[in-house]
Amino acid sequence: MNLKNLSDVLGLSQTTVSRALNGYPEVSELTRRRVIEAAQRYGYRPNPHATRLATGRAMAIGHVIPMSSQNSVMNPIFADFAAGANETYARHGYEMTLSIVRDEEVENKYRSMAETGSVDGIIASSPMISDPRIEVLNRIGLPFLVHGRSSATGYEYNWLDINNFRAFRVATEFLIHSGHRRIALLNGPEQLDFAFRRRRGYLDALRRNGVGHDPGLVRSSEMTEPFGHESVIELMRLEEPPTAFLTASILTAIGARRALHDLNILLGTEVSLVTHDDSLDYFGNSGTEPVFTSVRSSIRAAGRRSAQILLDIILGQREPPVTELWEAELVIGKSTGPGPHAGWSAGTGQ
Amino acid sequence: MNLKNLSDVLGLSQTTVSRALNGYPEVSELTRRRVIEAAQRYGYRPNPHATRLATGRAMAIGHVIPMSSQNSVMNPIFADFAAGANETYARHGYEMTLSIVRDEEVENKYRSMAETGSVDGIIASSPMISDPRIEVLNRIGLPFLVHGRSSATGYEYNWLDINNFRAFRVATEFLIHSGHRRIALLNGPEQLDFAFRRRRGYLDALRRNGVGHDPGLVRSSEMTEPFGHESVIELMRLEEPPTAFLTASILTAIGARRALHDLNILLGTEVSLVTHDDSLDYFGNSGTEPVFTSVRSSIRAAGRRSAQILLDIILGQREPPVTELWEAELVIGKSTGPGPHAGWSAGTGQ
DNA sequence: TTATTCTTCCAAAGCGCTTTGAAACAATGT
DNA sequence: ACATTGTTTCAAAGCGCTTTGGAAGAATAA
Repeated sequence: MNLKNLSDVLGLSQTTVSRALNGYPEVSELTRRRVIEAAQRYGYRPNPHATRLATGRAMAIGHVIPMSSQNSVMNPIFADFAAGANETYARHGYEMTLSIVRDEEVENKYRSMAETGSVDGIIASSPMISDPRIEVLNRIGLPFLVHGRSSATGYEYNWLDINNFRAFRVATEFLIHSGHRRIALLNGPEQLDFAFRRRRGYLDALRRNGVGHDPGLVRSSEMTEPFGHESVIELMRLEEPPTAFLTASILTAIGARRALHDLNILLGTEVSLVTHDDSLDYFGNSGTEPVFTSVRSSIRAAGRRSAQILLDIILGQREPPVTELWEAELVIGKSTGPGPHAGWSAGTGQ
Repeated sequence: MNLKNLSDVLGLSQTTVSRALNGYPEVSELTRRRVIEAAQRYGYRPNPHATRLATGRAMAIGHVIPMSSQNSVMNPIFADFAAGANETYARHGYEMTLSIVRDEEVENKYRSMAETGSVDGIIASSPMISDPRIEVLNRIGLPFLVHGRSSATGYEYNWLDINNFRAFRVATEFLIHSGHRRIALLNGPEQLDFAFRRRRGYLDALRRNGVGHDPGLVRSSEMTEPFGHESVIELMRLEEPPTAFLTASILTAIGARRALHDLNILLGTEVSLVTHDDSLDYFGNSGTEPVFTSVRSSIRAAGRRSAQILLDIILGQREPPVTELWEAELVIGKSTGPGPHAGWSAGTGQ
């Protein structure tokens, strides 16, 4: 059943039927009702390809996620982000096309999306400190939003990010105030902007509190479970091992926990750990007293909101650049406790 | 630059240009080369919406993943599966549209995808033992492939699945042969077909080996980390606690490990654990001696292959029904060791 | 030479929708 | 009565591609 059939059945022109269905005012309420009712009865569904061709709107948003050769550790993150975004799209009748593209081909993908008009907007994820993609997107002219920021980029663009600097400063200060001085940072890949900001937050906290910085305590890598494990094993072998760890992902935290277990070191007592937590529900780091003390921000909520902002821009309801900075929440769990210097700045006595 | 422009520039008809570009034989090699060269120089890209309207082909495959109210624990799994599928699609010029839909709306989504022709095929995931979706898909007439199977469905359909029955029988027998008799199963939700099969594999192994079945040792739930934790805590409180665990997911295994740690029980020595492993690389359960003993099968490879099969069917290169059953691989890691009855069936002495 | 078959190309119809510009009609004012 | 305005509907022209049914030209056969 297509428009022509339907209008024939109704004895109306395609124009009128189309307008009635799309809520245009120049159609009497009576005929509109007739049309809608008939459309329902005959199960009429407009052919989206025809609509797209006629309107030039794709009714789709492209998520292109770069897959580095180092492999897709970020998948679970992207997945939850996408799940959130999808909720928004569904509510607005948009579709989501997901492309997982090798780093070198991302730019091409953007180009072809723009030139063929296969999407109305693009969401880019986890930018690097200096990320050429943003310039490309800017030149292309498609509306886009970046999940995260790119520090070294001069352009203005739409982004939604969490305050990674603050989050890691807060986390670090929490550890310092708990009496820790040797704090290790197991960071994500530091060409990625968020990891870079996290390190700066960490360093800032050390400096502000007069805690010396030992570069040997900072490591950076894909945020896998094994990375957490190896790092802790190695760092605990130091002459002066850390008494606390900051990890960039719950996966890394889990690996760290495994290592501490292997070494027979009690987490939350002998050693403390604060992790960033994307609030992935299957890790279940919630409840009244979560397992890991964390700085937490829901990646799924970020997806929902990012999609909404982008749609608003596409529909002309907001003027770019739109930017939104979220604060992560410090949540005290069971993985932290007083450090060797407890009592100095806080008042726990000893 | 569209077809008309391009053909004007070349002094050829749209017909000829279109044919030259699409590899039809009724065009001389000389003109074909001219056309291709010009297309490249002017950066011509066909408008996909127009192509779709004209051909009726959507050049897209729909992945619709049901989101139960119980929340999307499966996300990381789907994500890796999708990543694999995407590799295949990209190679064939197809797009992937991802819809995350509430359970009740899945059927509608299928319907609308078929009626509007927005995709050429559908991939359905993690079916239940008796899953109405399969009948719906069958009636709809779109090519589809199920990742997993639905035991109680009479229809023939295309599927790719791993041999869950065998995998869990093998895993269970491995534990039995290692001297375990009290083996707990922390299964996924048992309305899901794969979970149901796993339980049967487990029961079959017990029966075959004359090991009594204690229903109190079997639990079933979303495969989260906390589920593993709680279950182990509770089960270890039994008068006669299990000496081994089978878990349906590495997440659950991680939770189990945490619980054992809390209880001060040594994993791999005092208690053994075998888990199913989807081979998600960020969990890093690989290497020479993986952390967890597991029955392993790459979910990403499954995604790649599933997409390939579906495309083959769509392109008429294979006749449905196509089915493919993969065997999972038993990989010995550090989470298992001899049980209290070691020496009975194997020959470890004592 | 004329008839016949390939080879190479084309004009035009069609895919199913939206949208422009205009017509038909009713309602209002003078 | 006629002009004017407002309301409701329509025919037809796109959107950019594919594909059908020829036609023109070249090559071969009689």
